[in-house]
Amino acid sequence: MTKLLNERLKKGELLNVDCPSREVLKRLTGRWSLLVLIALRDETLRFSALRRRIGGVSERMLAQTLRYMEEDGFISRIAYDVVPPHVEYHLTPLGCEAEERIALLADWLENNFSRIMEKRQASAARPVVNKPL
Amino acid sequence: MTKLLNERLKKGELLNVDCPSREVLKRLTGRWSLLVLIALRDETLRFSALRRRIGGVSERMLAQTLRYMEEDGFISRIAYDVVPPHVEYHLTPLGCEAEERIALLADWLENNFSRIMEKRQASAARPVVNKPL
DNA sequence: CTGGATCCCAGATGATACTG
DNA sequence: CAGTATCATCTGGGATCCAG
Repeated sequence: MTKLLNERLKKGELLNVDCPSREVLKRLTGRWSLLVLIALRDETLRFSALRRRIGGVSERMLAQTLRYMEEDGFISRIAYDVVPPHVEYHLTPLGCEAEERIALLADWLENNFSRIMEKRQASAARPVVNKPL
Repeated sequence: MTKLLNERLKKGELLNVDCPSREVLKRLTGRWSLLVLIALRDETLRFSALRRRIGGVSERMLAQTLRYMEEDGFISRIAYDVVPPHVEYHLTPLGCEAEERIALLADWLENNFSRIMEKRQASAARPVVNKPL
């Protein structure tokens, strides 16, 4: 009963303008955050390795993304005090849980990519829906 | 065997710079696309109803998002030829499948929101990690 | 009512150079 | 190596006006 009620309430929260979850969602589904989660799936990586792994990300963006994700508790950062610097990143339990959900979406997307592209090309074929009397 | 191999291959695709799925993912996880999917979960809505449902979205963004999502085959648009105009939107089977994955992520997020916020505030408390000799 | 067209700004992102 | 700082750019997104 209470659970059902909660689900009803929760369902609408994200649709609410001032739902605080929106901001977190934004960080979670940001262009690079998604890829960081996937890249770190059961793996610990250093900054540069992570950067090589995630094609196209700049140093700046990766650093910023990692900072945000650490702030939110999705990843853990370990800096060894040596020279040259050695820093490792890995998913926290929270990050793992998030990654599972992200992975479901990502896997589905890659498996159904062709369906989407077919649809899109079909749409492109008939750019305007002119209704000639 | 082949399946395992495929999973290996697929796992890396999104991490590849020129993976075409990235663009679709971008549309799928865009600020408003997510909310449109959730709002249309087992429901058919008109433009203005949808707009009221999704707090904070502008006409422009909603229209644009809906166009993209129809292009990709996630939603279906039915325009009745009457005046004033009457247009309805609902999820396609493809859209439903996507929505399921999105919903999993969204529900998890709302359920674990407090965990994240605690972490974030803890991080804010110690802005810089100065290591005093 | 359902958008399209335009203008404009803030924030996201990239490129490059620099530092401990 | 692992970033930060700076500057330039590009894009998302809001506001507004207009039309079928």
